[in-house]
Amino acid sequence: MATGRTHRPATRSRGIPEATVARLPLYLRALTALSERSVPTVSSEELAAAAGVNSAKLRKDFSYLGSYGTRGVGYDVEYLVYQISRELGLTQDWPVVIVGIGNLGAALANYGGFASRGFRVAALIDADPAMAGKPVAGIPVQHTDELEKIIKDNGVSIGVIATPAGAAQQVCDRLVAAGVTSILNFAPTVLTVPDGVDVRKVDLSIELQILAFHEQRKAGEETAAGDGALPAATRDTSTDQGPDGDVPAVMPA
Amino acid sequence: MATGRTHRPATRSRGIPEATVARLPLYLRALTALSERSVPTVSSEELAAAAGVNSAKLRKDFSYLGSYGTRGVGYDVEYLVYQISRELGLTQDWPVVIVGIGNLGAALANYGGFASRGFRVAALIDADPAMAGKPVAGIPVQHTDELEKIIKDNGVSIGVIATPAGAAQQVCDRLVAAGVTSILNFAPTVLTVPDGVDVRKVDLSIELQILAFHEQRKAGEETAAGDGALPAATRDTSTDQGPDGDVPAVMPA
DNA sequence: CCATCTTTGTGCACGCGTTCACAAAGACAT
DNA sequence: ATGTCTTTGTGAACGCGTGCACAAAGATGG
Repeated sequence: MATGRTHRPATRSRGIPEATVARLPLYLRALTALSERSVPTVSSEELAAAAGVNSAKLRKDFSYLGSYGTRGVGYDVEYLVYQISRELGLTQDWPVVIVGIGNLGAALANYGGFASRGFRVAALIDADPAMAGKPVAGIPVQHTDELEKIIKDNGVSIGVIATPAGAAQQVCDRLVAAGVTSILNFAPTVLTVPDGVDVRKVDLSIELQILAFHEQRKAGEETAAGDGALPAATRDTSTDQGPDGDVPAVMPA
Repeated sequence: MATGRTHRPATRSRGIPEATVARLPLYLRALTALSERSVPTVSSEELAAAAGVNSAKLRKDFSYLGSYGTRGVGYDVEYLVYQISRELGLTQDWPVVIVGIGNLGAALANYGGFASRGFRVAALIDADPAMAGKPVAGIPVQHTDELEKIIKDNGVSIGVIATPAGAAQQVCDRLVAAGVTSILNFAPTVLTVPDGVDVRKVDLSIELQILAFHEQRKAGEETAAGDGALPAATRDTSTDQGPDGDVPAVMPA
């Protein structure tokens, strides 16, 4: 996972595989684009290309939803859009709160993709009293003290954490205690939550490090012939020149 | 990734499994925290807990790097920090460009996690001439026209795309043509790149939709007492009481 | 009504990742 | 030195996800 993964091992549900669920939004996006161009039907081959996946995989994914295609023709675009939306729960309205209105939180609040599908920013919450009342993306920021009340009054079940790492767990605990059962975490920390609560994390730094790994591998391949030779005999440990004094823990904000 | 995936199937390299690579940054973060507290050694059990994974998984992950532990004792924190950093390529400096300095781009530019490990923001690039010269996070924004020159002059191999979806592919093409071989994409689009270029995507909207799916499933479970009973016989599909208005236009067959 | 052609839906095999469980390795005390 | 105790490193089994390849379904044309 670009994305990280914090799932319970496996749900007993006779439902859709997790890997498939993760791709449905991709299909939905491609289908929506087709719908806007008034394309009536699409083949698995075409749609797969648009979504950047394998056509066999796409067909198998759709087979978990039911037999919604017509052999010799393809899939009805409008119908599929509806079916996938329904499966993902996007036919209902999901009020969402964003906690931590720093640079990132503001960017999220302004993000158009939120409102476009089922998601509605119910409130923006920040711990800084100076922020209170200040409008961001047209929504006034509220103080953390109001958190529990906001969650309950609006029936919020999805929370987005964009606070510094140090505050994340505490915010998380309060969100969960107030009734939130799904959390999208942007803070670079491992969140601990009770069973029944889903956490997904988005971690900039991790994604970059993964890219760096591959980048290094590419560079190593073309230049050096053999570097895999020297293991780690010399324990030159702490003497490394790494970015020593780097205090992590601080997020945008 | 959060996680998107656009990898080539498998690298022939005798190297580390992709799943393991994705966890190394997690271990590194936990280890860095321990290092700052001057903890000398740590057991697989403790470290696994801190990183939010299974201890067996962690040991297997480390076994791909070599035998860096001491039985009966655990792992030397400083030593592991160095080994993982080296494996991830973080002992060298990675110049990075961010393209698209809107809300999100600015948030990324201000993100502390960038500089803290090996990554250095070499330039901020935006298509809006009005932005040119304006400093963001202490770095003056440069115009898109300069893109190729910036990439080459700084030897940039990692690019971050934070533009609107419509511009992403075009920017991507230019980055790749100029020599970038790793891309972190925040735009909600599928990017097409030549072989040898790595793309990771971070997609807000997708993460939320996945959460919504699970959220819906939870809600469905608690209301309908016995759902485990009825398999899929009565696929209450289109006939359900969903948001009435948007009934699919066409029912296939 | 029959033949042909397109495209879906899926059985099957394969490979990767996860987890269990345990032998081997080393620390430490006696 | 010997025994005990802790913790690693890994062999093996299992389950999930992926991709191939093809039969079945339906459209289309004669």
